[in-house]
Amino acid sequence: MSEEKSLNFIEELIENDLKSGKYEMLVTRFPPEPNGYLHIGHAKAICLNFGLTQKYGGYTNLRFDDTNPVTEKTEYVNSQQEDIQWLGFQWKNELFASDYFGQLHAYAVKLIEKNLAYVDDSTAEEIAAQKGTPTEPGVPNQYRERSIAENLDLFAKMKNGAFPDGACTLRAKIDMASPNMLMRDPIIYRIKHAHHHRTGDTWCIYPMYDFAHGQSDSIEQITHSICTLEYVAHRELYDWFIEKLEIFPSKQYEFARLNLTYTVMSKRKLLQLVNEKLVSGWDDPRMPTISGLRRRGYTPESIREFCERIGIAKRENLIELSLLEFCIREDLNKKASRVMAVLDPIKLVITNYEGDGEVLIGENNPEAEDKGGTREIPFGRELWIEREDFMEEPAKKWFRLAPGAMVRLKFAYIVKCDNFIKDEHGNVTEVHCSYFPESKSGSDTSGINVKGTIHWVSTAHAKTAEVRLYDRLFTVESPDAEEGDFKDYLNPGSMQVLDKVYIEPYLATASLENRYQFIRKGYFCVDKDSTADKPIFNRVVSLKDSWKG
RNA sequence: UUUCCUGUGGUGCAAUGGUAGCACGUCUGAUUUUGGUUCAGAAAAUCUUGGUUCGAAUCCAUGCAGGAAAACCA
Repeated sequence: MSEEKSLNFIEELIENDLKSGKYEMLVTRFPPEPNGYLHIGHAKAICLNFGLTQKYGGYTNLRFDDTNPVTEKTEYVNSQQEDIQWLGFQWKNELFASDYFGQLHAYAVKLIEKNLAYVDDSTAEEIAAQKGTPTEPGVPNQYRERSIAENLDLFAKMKNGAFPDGACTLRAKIDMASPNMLMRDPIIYRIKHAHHHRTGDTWCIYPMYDFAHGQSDSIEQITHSICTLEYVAHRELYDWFIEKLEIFPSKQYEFARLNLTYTVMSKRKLLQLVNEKLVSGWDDPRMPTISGLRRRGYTPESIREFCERIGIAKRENLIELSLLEFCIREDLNKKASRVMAVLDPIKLVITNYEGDGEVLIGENNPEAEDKGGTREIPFGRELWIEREDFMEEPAKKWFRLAPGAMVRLKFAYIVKCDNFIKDEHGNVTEVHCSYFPESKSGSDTSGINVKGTIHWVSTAHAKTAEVRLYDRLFTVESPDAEEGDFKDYLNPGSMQVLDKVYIEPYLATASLENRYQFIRKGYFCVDKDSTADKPIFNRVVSLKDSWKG
């Protein structure tokens, strides 16, 4: 409790604001645009906004920033809600910027009446040309001096559908020479004869982000409007509208967005991967989307822990994927049952084994407090073992099977390799061993010590499954920073499908949401593509492997 | 060559004028019926140059580096 964890800069601001009595309660919001699926970068913002109000008291609204009807869909609204709740957060009010279209329109009229906005008939190209550049001031045009009455009339006509798309815009009258280009008379309303996912055809003019976001915050009395660094330059405008409109002074604060190695984070690029079928969909287990991570087998706890560990600051950052992997391993190590599956099988025959119907007992998770219970594992004379657990000519420090070498079969007996068989291609197909009856797991009186333990599945009892192994989506740490098209750097080996994997019978009961550790192979979960006769497992993440062969 | 933001181990985050710390990663070693887990340890950083100060990662100045800013996108 008293463990003083250092505060990030936003927490410091908040503590000061609360202490000084500036606000009595914290109100934040998470404001996605419903034009794509949420990703791990959004998770950072979600954890921040909801986490802050959980910590300091107050609440967080979910507000969809739906001011551009042409890109927004209800499908995205639904997926975004599901993802936020799956992460473990609940919003106080569910709101839409489109709820405020009437109010926003009134604000625009108010600005016109204060001679702080005007209707501009220029084309997009003309406006861009007049805007200047970062190093040269912009120049005003003739429309800037229209009368208030004329502007009111024109704006009403815009609203009433008298003009086609692009005919004119409403602009704030600020300063065409401002060093901040966003202050050079920004467009605040544009004409779009488009169907809106919520307001339908009620409107044909829609407010721009800058004329909707801050005012929406203000209407909701958001105290701390937290966004990413690309909005720093917008803050001046944000404050200007609130001041001129004389409304509740919400304040904007910016933090650095998350970048993760070996992936891309922009919605545009993720959409491209989906549209061009380079991945199976928004929830492809290789995607950094929340739905992708969920399908991959990540837990909400592990993602929240990750967001906690990466911290909040204002510098550009590139987080190593290994940290995300650490977080899910840490979580699953405590939760996942240890089971056996053989991914790349060869046969092991115990030549001196005469047993019949022997059943062994496996402890499900020695790392869990209650050990996770136990289960029965059928044993037999013939087993499937991993191809890579046998070496014809063992490397130095090799702990596993090799001619003459001994190894423990997990939960079972110690065996010694006596012989092996190869096919015509020189591939090992069978390993022949003898076992030591007195070496049975749990009641070993053999006195034999072995360094290696390997997993196995009885050939007579094995079920088959498909296993999908995933690797990083891109071959380079920062696809965005590379020359050329980011898609040139897709990892062709990012998914490997193993269609005949042998699993122990216990796993036949696995259901969606279940996560397992396949002993020595990694953590796996059941994929939604599974059918009654063919379970499909996704590899969430491999185990750490310190073997350097 | 304008304005704004940012510079701390490989990576991320701390230290708020007083011993540069934590985590991931890397490397040792111990333990281990998972080459997992756990445990012990190691290497590794304040962008430059000045200044203020008894004392600077922190304050000031300069330079340098990176990022952002010119969608009727958000």
